[in-house]
Amino acid sequence: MIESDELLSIRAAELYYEEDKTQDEIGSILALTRWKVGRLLAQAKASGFVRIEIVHPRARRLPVERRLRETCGLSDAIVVSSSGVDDQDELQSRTAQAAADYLATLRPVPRTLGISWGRTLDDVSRHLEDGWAGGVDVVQINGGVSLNRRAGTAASTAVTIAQKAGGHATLLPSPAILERLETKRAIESDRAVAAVLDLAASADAYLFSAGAADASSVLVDSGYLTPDDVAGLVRRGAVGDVVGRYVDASGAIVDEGLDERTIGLPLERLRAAQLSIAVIAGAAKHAVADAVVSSGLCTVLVTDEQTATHLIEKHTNSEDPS
Amino acid sequence: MIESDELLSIRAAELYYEEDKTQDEIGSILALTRWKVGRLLAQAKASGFVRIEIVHPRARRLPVERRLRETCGLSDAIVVSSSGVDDQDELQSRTAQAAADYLATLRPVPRTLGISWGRTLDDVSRHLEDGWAGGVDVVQINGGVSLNRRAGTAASTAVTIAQKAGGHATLLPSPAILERLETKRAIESDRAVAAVLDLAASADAYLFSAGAADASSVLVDSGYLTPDDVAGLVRRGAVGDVVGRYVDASGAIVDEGLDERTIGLPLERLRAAQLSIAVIAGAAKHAVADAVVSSGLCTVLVTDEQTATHLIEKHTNSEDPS
DNA sequence: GCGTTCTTTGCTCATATGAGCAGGCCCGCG
DNA sequence: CGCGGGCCTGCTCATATGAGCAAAGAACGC
Repeated sequence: MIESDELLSIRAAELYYEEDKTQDEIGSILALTRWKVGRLLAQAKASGFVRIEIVHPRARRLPVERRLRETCGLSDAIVVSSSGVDDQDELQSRTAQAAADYLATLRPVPRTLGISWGRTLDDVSRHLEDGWAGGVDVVQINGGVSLNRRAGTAASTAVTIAQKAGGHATLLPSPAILERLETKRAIESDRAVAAVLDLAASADAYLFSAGAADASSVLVDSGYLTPDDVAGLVRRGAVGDVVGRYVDASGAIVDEGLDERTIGLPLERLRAAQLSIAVIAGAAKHAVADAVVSSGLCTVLVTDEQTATHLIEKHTNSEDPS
Repeated sequence: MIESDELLSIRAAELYYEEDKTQDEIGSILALTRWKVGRLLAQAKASGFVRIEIVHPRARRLPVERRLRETCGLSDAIVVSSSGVDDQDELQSRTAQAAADYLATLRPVPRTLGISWGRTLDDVSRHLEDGWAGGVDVVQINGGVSLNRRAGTAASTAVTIAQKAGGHATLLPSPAILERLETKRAIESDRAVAAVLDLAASADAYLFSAGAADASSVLVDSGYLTPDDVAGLVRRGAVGDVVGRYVDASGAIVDEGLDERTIGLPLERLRAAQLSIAVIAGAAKHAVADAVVSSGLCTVLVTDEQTATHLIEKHTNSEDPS
């Protein structure tokens, strides 16, 4: 573009967007035909001189969603705007809200929804509106928190989601991780537990989050693991946990021994699911988000703008190393 | 606005502005009539959810200019965008550029232009394009720098502006401030000097900047004043200097004795001018800018967005103390 | 200097959009 | 229970805008 044209296009854009003039009026002000003005305006937009941003806590970033779907091969992506949000809690809350919105508008409505638990999922459950669906049954897909927390964060998440959808919740009556493999096998073969696991495996859709691999993990908080355990896992490449199982950057299980003592849906089932929705937000979870997406653990990702951008960059660079 | 409508207007805005959908298409996506979509879009704009910004070094802020004109009673105002610019030099340069643009498009073209000198004015002179006008004579309106600087910053500013306009420059062959009143009177009555001062007083238009009242002043730099002198002036209320004369917040001369030893156009002449253009940018000059504008020293102000906002706030608060 | 090719310009026409209005709905009030 | 009054909806119509095209102009090679 010629320098003088660039300047003109800026003047035109000012008059058009800030002063609400018509292209015709701008034409007479700048001594141009209105078609020229139209073209200058188109140039200004194309060159990125005109920035249009939607500022709202519930705003999404549709173009980013599209790129995320394309670069990461997701069947759907929801990206919440995080412009001007520096607070990670706020980010988490917005993302949870978006996940709730997504669930509510999901068609066809799943009959059975398998869910994990954690801070994010709880947040989602609280953001759902009463009557968000008509009769969705909810089943837990991994062992619950019960050791030292106020009993039932996990349970209440599941129950809330089910209640608000007019369905009922099936809880997984088991710890998340057992200390001994034999105990795990025993519990797993218990009829009540096995029935829930079967139900979980047959769910139409899954909704889960992921935790960062650090001492802030809910598994540490709940007493299943010590900070040292987590540090050890990190040394072996862990980037975070998905439904209680620690994975590395490629989405592979980090510690087979630990994994075998973990009760819940195997990651393979998640990878084979028609519809599995991951809700992951925050700078601390960029690495897990990448692992989840790259290894096909989810078909739908709900996340924040920065995480999305991070994923897109990573995936475009690795696929097209120019 | 109803909550659900607010959310819908956000969704509509996303589809309209980010996805370039037509209102009709959005209607079928959101199950609304296209008129409803139009109204939602209008609401979104009115509520400020849609932020449109023009991002370019030479972008101006027309709505701010209008408010500045109105609240400060200026006949014209030029406000350059300073979004994302933290560097004061960059700000200064952009403002100077805008001043140069303004001069170049000024109609009617002044036959004689009175100018001051300083970093800002020099910047303006360098941004002017060759042939920006056909035959404008330039005359200095205050005494020049000559003591310790590379001779002729002031002179070169005037000469450059004149040359580029195909006119010629008249320099004021005198120091800015004299040490003794008698010397000042003697110089002033010298025929050569008096002639220049007369020419300056009869100029059609003036272009000047202002300096902040601190040790960085060009008057200090040139050796006319010591940092201590300036500190003393500040104690007596000085906010900055205009064509070499220190003024307080109300635009009044701070030190009559000093003022009488200062050679150049009296501020009254500036106040009475048909057209006097002040070019003032940067956070350090907010106070002087306010003094210049409030006391009617300029009819046109060229400045940056932050300074403009500062002035508008000040003037709306003082006029309408709600 | 001349023809060729590519770009830019000003246009026509189809489409998208906003203003303004009539009818219907909901609310409160008598 | 019936009756205004205000608000929202969906419309018509005028206007603003963008696509596509032919002609003018500029740049280039020969």
